[in-house]
Amino acid sequence: MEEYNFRNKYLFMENIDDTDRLILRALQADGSASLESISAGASISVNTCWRRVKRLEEAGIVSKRVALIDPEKVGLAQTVFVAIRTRDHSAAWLQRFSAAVSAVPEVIEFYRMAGDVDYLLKIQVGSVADYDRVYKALIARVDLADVSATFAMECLKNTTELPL
Amino acid sequence: MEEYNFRNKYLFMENIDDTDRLILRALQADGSASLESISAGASISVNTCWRRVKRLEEAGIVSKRVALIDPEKVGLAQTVFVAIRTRDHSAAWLQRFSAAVSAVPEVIEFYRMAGDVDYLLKIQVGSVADYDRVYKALIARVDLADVSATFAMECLKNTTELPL
DNA sequence: TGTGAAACACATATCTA
DNA sequence: TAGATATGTGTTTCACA
Repeated sequence: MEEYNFRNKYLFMENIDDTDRLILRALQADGSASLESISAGASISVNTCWRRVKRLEEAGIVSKRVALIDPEKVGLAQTVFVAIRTRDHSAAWLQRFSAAVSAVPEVIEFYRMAGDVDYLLKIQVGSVADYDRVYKALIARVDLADVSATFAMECLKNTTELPL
Repeated sequence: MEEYNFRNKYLFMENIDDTDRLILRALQADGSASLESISAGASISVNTCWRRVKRLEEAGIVSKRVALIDPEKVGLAQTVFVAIRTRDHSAAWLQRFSAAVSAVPEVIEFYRMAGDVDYLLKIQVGSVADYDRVYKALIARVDLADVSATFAMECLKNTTELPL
């Protein structure tokens, strides 16, 4: 099973050539770029480019197109990282925990971690007081053993572009 | 100065009404949505909707439009959080440090933190071995006091949608 | 792959309430 | 300030060679 997944992964990889990589880079940098400009950058015809973009979308390699909003401009400039330690819990509890945390819109990212910390959340709010409100909502939904928040003072880089 | 910025921020906020919020939510969820569908969702005419979207873009509230790529499908499924502690350093050193780290494409996010940890990086790579390569590149560029990496085992949520 | 035509969406002007 | 209408332009989509 494990091995099968790996094969699968590498099959996916084989299906992406250098031209696809150029297309993906262009789309990551600017989702509103026209097929004409993308095709010129990849040195292919508009039509071929369209077919490739469609394939990349249908394969889920391009998962979605979105507009990014400046957090500062809408008063949500405070990023908070929350490390959570849990006691041993049942699979059912973990399921409930995961669903409850994911449902909170202020939770932008949510990972199960290796090592000391069990879960890591990235939360986006307007202020420290605002975080406290989210924190209270979280602990009301699930009982947590150990929660520790660290606040970002300054965002030096934040991109959605993967290093292709 | 501090107060002036706050005023500025709230002026921005006042310029976003409930209709804008509906538009922003729609664009965050699907950047390829047509003006027609967005205008219908916000109960305004296509024309007015176009004017509002343009205003939101020109004001930088919509900062950019991008295509999101599935990290798994391109073999970049390993997320690593790197906590960095620095000794006291000069402003010039911090400047150099920030520029060097930001220039690494695998560094997706980069924050200056409050509290115990000075800086936090989110790195996106293909494997733990791949991370080691990035780590070596980092320490070759700048001398760091204390670097500790934690690896994500599973991504439970990862969205670019801000809670508007 | 490439060509080209039809369908669609966008951008803008003008006028009305 | 928002909506209706009209229209030129650009882009996407697809059938066919």
